[in-house]
Amino acid sequence: MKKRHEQLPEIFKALSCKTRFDIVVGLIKHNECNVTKMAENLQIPQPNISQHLTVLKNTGVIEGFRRGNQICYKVVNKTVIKIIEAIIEDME
Amino acid sequence: MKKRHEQLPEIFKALSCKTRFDIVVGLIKHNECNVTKMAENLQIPQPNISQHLTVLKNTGVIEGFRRGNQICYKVVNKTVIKIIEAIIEDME
DNA sequence: TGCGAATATTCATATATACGCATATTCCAA
DNA sequence: TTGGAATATGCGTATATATGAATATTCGCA
Repeated sequence: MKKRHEQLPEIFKALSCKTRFDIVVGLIKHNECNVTKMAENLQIPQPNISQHLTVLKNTGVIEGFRRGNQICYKVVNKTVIKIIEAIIEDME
Repeated sequence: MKKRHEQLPEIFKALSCKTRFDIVVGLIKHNECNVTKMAENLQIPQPNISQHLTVLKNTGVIEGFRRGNQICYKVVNKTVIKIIEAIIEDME
């Protein structure tokens, strides 16, 4: 199995795109969110959001679960949470 | 001027390449290092290291200063230090 | 001053990926 | 069971970038 620190560049790559970064920060701030709401909040086409969610899911950053009509995503990667929370205080 | 959190994806991109990640972690662990030694330690061609150092320098992650015969680099970006130190404890 | 070590630059190439757009799929509710 | 909302997928394109190789530049020191 892969050592955790070997996965780090992968995590950073996942966060290196502004759109994905915004998605992740939003998810951490609001705990969870569905796709349509993200697309509205970030003013980005839904298919585009969906593709980024796939990337984040494949990297193990987020996980999705169905909530009635929609699918909610949530950040599950401890390292990512640690990183974002370490720097989030610098962001107004 | 650019708000700090707008620079974050840029920083993540700088760290998203394994070679650069290793360079930065090494610099933080050893405080500073010259180019040839980095190339030897990481077993990577010197020109390649040099290019990555340029990227890190342009992103504001590191700074270099001459020390006699050689040029020493050092991580200067507070956010990067914060991030790496937040996760470095997970790395044996 | 000129040699040699240390570092940087240039160039070509292969690869990845962000985005827009069109469309397909899934599934709840009536 | 069917219509529609929510989400996902496929495709084309423009762009970025990691790497290797060759070479250029810089600068300390004999």
